[in-house]
Amino acid sequence: MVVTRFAPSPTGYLHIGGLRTALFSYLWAKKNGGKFFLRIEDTDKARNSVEAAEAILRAFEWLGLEHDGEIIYQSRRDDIYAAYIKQLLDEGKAYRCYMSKEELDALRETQMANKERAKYDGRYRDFNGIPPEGRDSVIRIKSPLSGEIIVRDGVKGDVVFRAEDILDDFVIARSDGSPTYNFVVAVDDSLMGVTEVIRGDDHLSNTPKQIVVYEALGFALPKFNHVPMIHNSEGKKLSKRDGATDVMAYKDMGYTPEALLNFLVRLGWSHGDQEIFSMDEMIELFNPKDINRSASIYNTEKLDWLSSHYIKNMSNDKLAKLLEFYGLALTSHDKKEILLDALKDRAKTIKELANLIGEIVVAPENYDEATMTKAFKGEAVDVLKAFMIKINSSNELHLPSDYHHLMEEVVKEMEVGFGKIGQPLRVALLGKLSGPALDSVMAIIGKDETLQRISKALSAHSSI
RNA sequence: GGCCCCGUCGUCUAGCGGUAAGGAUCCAUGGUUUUCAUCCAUGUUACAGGAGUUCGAUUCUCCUCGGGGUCACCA
Repeated sequence: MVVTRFAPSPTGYLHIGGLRTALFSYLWAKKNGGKFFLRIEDTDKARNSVEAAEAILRAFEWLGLEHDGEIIYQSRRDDIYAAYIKQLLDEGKAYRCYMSKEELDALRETQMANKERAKYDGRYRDFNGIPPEGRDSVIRIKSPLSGEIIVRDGVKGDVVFRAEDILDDFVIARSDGSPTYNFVVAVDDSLMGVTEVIRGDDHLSNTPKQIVVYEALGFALPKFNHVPMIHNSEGKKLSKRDGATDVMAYKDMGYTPEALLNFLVRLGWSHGDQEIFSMDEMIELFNPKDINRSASIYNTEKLDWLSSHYIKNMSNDKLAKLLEFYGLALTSHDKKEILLDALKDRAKTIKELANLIGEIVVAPENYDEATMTKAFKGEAVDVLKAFMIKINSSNELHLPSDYHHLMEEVVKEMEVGFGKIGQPLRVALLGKLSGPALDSVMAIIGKDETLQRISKALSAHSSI
């Protein structure tokens, strides 16, 4: 069975990069009928917060990415880690190191001065004397001093590291006894039965250390897939300072989960020329072997396009539901269909859609003089007056087509082009020179409101 | 700096020794539309550079250059 996981540290909100690796992990598990687990890496008591953990969970909920099983919190697993550390100690695969912070710093300084790589010199590796008085100790793991560590990566291929270049006996337990990252990751991934690790390639150089832990503990290695970073426009790793990287900010901006997920799945992954993927298709088609090797630059142009695509093709019922987030109660509104049909092609986001609705429903406060002058040329006033008479004498006005017929009649009778009524009418109804189809607008606001707006515009025009 | 990864249109990408280097987005132009948007059509723009290997390289190898990541008692 394929088991994947997403393992964020709760130091802040869920951001775009994290979400993408989570999505990849989720898709791969689902595709294989496997499990997708969530693990909260909260071993750093100083930097973690429960609020951050909750925010991450809320984001998953919004996006509809469901994890399997119970969420694992590393902070509650101290006993487990302690047992494995003891095991390594007992087996002689790890040891206590009594080096002080100052000694370590001094060592590093001399190494740097000699242009050597800063690394622990192993001075306590085979120590079995009497520990220095009153000195705290950390626990270090015995790493191979020579040879190669090969990371067999599904994305990058085999990556070879020389032990002497990158390894030393790194700390697996701090002086307060708490275990460190590279240790707990290996232990947890193994205990959780994770078969495929999908994570950012900023972890690639950590992987040899984790492999050391796996091997010391006799655990089988999972398959690694290191996904390239998402860069900002400066070409640097996307960070929380880059603005708008909080996943939930996209909800506030009016993007839908399907648009965001579709956008992210195509960042660093592709399936031929296909751009639009439903969740089912993503699950069907995703495979880590198709992940790109190179980093991509984060740019939301395509997100906007996807977002408008999804809005255009969404049912009015669903749109009405999403609009509730912006305080609009349309679900059982009698003009819902006309309204949304008229506007769904025009909005990039749900928020924009909400604004567009507002622009129709709320009558223009006042009329801009320049706009009015531009629209009210020639016989505009007469045409509008004739149109008002038409409306007044019509009783069954409900659909856009009802109003459309009226407009046609007027231009025919007055012997003018359609533009002669369109421009002034649009300004009268909406207060501006562009906007949705007028017949729809009138059907939405109704006969009385239509007449009111036209006469208001007419009197505003006469006082210019 | 050591180690590692990466390098196709501005951006997201297809390509897996022989292609007029394809798609999408963006931008521009034209058409449709009473307007704007949508939609449709058309167009501009790319293999970082240099050596090899080969009959033939965007594709394979090496070097250079460029970019990124990582080097903790953070995760």
